[in-house]
Amino acid sequence: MGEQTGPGRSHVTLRDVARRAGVSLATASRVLNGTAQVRADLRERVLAVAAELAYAPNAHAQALASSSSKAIGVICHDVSDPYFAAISRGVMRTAAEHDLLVMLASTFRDPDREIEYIAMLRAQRARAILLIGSGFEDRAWERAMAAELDPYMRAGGRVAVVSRHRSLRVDTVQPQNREGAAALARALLDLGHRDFAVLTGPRSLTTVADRLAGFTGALADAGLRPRVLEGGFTRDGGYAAAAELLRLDPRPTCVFAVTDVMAIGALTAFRDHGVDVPGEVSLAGFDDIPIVADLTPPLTTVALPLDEMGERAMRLALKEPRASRSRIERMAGRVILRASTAPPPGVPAPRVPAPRRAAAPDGTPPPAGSATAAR
Amino acid sequence: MGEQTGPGRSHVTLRDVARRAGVSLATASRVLNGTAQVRADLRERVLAVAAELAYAPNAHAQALASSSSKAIGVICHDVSDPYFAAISRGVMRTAAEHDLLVMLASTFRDPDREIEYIAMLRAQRARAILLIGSGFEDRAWERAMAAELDPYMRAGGRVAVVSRHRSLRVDTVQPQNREGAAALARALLDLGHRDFAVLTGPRSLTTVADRLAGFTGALADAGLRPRVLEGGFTRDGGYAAAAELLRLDPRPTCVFAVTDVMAIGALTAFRDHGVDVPGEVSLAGFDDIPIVADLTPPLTTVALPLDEMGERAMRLALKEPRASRSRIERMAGRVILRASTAPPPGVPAPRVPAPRRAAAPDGTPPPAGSATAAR
DNA sequence: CTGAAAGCGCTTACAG
DNA sequence: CTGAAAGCGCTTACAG
Repeated sequence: MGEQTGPGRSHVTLRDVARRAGVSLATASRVLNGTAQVRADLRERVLAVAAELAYAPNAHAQALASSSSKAIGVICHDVSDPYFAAISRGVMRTAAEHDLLVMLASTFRDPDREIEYIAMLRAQRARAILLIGSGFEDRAWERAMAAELDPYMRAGGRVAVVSRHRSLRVDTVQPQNREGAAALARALLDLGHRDFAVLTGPRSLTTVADRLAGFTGALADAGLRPRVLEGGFTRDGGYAAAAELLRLDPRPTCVFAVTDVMAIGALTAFRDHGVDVPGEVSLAGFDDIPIVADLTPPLTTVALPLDEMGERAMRLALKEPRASRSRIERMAGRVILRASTAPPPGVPAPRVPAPRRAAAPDGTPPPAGSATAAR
Repeated sequence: MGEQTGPGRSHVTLRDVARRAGVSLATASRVLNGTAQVRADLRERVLAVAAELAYAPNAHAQALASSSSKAIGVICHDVSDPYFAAISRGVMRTAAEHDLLVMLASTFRDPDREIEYIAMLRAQRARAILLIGSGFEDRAWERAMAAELDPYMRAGGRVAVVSRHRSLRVDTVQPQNREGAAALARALLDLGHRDFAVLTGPRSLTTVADRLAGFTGALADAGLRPRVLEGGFTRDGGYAAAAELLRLDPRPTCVFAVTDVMAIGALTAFRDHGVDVPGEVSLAGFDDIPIVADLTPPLTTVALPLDEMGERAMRLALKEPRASRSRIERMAGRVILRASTAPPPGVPAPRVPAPRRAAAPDGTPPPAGSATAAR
């Protein structure tokens, strides 16, 4: 502004405001930031001029001068994945409460891009970086991650992760995947199933590995072993794996897809192939993303408090770091039996089972009267 | 760094790198940015030192010195809304192609928060701001928006909107809501329906108003008038409106929910009340968010190229602005008939209708052999 | 090709 | 309470 510059490009600066208000830069700054007491008349004048000129402070200059930033970074695999979308809701809300701006990036599961984004966020001096979603079991990648994250943290940057590889020594919100999957397996055993299949994603994803291990572990306790079909970690992956499963002989009576998103694909595959759920095959997922209650049949799943997980991760990242070691918040899953699971063909509905251990993996009792089983 | 500072907080600066490499600041800068030719040995040295020190440039300093930024801002109502999620996918992909960082904010439909975010993005000197989702018909709000947006654009900031109020004179990606809804109405009339209801959100949202107008307009051409039920612009709003609708006597044979998200709620309401879709009532939505093909029954809807809309908005914002006036890209909707709609009870399935105008509103022919009707 | 220096737009001790 | 000045960490003409 100042000298009425040419076409666009020009910004009103603090200096413009100060000059026009007849005060020093320092005073103008103090008024606009409420940093210190300023005589009322000067205050008014500065405020009026700032409004008149539609002054917008330059956040870069502020960040540089004060070495602080209002931005936090969030890295996920895909914004449009409903699992992430639900978590991000909690993140966004909490960020807003703290007057923070969120920089959000989708990696589309490209490890290089992930590292690139971290570098960008580091350059932006983001106050915190949140990594959401399962990491890889990959040495080279771990090293590269550490090479970005370590200097960032050393310089005061905060990092928190949701459902991530444990190799990262950072504050973590960790769903109890093993326990949740095991509880689900037991609930399905209680329904009378004995022949299981699991639809998994790549086992190099820790989430996949943990859920698979929990499920098969609980089955092993009953002397059973599921057939395992691996597919892409997406809706289409679930569809494809389910279609393949239909060629098995004999068909399993119960299918566990390691995520709801995969289960959605599986459900549609079954429908497209005329397979009745749960009449011919029972189907269960994991996560309880909002949409699954609207499917027909509604999906049995292990509910995770997704919104809250996002909120907690954000809060962890905003809290003072613990000097010595990283914090970890474990989030229990809760088995929710819906209409997509039923006793296997030919088996009568179970009598109301004697309550054995009516508690979630973390010991929390299930809400009374809800359609949930938690053991 | 430099003098081995205390615990954290310290960043490696360009000066550290230059010093250690025995070159000037300018040379170090040139090497790291590839701005100019630098003697090979110096180049190597700078690069090696930068890597060794894990140097990360300060993006704020860069932005300040070069007055440019790699960040763009995106404002939506709710990241976790699948409609927005689908659009944002295109945005994120395109941003990544251009090596841009996306700052994403959810307003949760709070006008004040929207304006606040724009101010923040303006302060960040975001290269562009994208507004995604229907705006309000509200004078005061329009003025406040303009007060932020105008100075931003005058200073060279770019703005593009998706499906927004026309009062904003900015580049726009605009779905043809009217035409799409009208085409849908005609397709449903062709099925034999004569008694319609519309489930709408608040009519102050332009998207709602346009779709409602298009639908009722086409019905009026057939001498019909739908009953209109207003609810929240959400899944739960759709559920509630549908539940209310069930009390109507006689019940309509066909229901149009102005968005898929509302239609999802309606579908579940019908299921919960034991109403067969499409046996007793046909149901259609608008948008074709990915999940609706996985519902049972799959939802008839008007498909919008959501991903592409996000991409186009991003591209518009990145292109040189047109001197005189704003650009507008109209996106045609395509009617997709799925199993959630059928002839009304008692009416036989229509003979294969003579093709009348087998074209989408924009004149594009529907893909051959697809299960779509487009007129 | 390389370097010294000015400048980007703020904040914040430091004096008054 | 107010102002002059240094400094945040870069980029980029301008000389050499």
